[in-house]
Amino acid sequence: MAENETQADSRERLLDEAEMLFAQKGFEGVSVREITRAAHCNLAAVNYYFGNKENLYLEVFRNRWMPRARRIQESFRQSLKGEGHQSLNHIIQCLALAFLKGPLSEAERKCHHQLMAREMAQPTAALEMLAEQIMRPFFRELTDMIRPLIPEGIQEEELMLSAMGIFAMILYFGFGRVAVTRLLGCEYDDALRKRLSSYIADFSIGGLQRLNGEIHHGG
Amino acid sequence: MAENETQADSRERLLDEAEMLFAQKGFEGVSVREITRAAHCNLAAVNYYFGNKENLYLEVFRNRWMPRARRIQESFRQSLKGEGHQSLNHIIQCLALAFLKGPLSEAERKCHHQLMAREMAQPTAALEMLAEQIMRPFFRELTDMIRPLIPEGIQEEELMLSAMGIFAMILYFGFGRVAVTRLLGCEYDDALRKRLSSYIADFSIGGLQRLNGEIHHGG
DNA sequence: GTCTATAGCAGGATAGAC
DNA sequence: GTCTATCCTGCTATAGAC
Repeated sequence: MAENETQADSRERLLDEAEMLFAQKGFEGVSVREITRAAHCNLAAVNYYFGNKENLYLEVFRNRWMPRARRIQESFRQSLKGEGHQSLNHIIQCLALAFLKGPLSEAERKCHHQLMAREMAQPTAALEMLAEQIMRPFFRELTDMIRPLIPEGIQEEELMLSAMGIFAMILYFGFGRVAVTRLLGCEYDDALRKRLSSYIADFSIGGLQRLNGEIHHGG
Repeated sequence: MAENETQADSRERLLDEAEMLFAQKGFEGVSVREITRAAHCNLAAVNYYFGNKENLYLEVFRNRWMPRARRIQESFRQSLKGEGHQSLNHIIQCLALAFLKGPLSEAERKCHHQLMAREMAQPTAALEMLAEQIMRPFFRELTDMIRPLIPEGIQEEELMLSAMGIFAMILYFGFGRVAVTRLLGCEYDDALRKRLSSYIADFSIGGLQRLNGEIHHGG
């Protein structure tokens, strides 16, 4: 495989650099020139490997974003197993921590969240793909996990909204960090992340309780 | 003033069209040519009135976005006065409704939220201005309003986070509507907005309760 | 698979007539 | 205040040598 090293590397480097640049500046804000320069390969490489710029963008989501999303989900599942019982509190804190801290480096997480934020603000074909292959299955998994922990009377829509509301806070505190730190007036470090996670968990549990009387939760 | 009509109109039309286009496609995604074409004025008009494209973007926030944000806030305050007592439930529902429905047309609100979403994803000098002149004062007003309705023991940071968490849901359900409708599988109409508002209020109140024991709330 | 060269076009900005 | 004409730069995409 050594003789193919440079081939594979160019394609991978393009994906790496493209993802970071798309995250920082958006699709329109980055030029193919800038990407190829950052990836230390020729201008023509994008067209050679991906056909055009748009397709490179999609491949970034397919080959980088989605696998990383799966890693985050997997880290969430693993951290759940840590404790024997699965209380609502435990689930939501694990969820928040997986997304705010998780298995990613600081730079990787920032990149990941920014791409998502951009797609939320201006959906492209990429969001369609994410909704289908990542978001919807994970929401299903999450609501299935929560359902036995709350009273039977709760509406499915309320449950779905709750999951989304929890996510709203996680995403907001995750990628709206500029606004968060500016308003709180403090650094966005691990200590803050921990406080945010436990805050989100507490807040969410209260919300879930309120929706339909008392619930049974451990922790 | 009749003889100045066309002068004033061009500038105003530019701001109107620029805002819509920036909201739809982002700063980089729109050309000055496109804006001037939409505003039915000459290509050179942007440079004449605003110096350059970037400054037009800032003026959109100063002359369109910020006044509208103040109108939303004002409509929130007005709707609060409707009832004699100000319960937490009432406050939060009014807040959510002001942002999800409020005094704006459907198109105006969508435009407003999208610009905000873009600034959150990729902050520019505009966000600095909004944080200082709109967000921070309003958050202060809001926390001052909520503080007397909850126990004294609560931390100021928790209170701030609560206000932000409530906003997170409102903004998420407001401008993440594509994701919302896709996941819920229903239309984003007035009925859904009403359900979302009352859901957000219930959820938030539960969250606030949970943070520090029981609270006194009406409604 | 990599690179140079370039076609072909669209972008922001401005000068200067009216 | 409005408009035309134009400069110059940068873009995507491709053809074709190596």
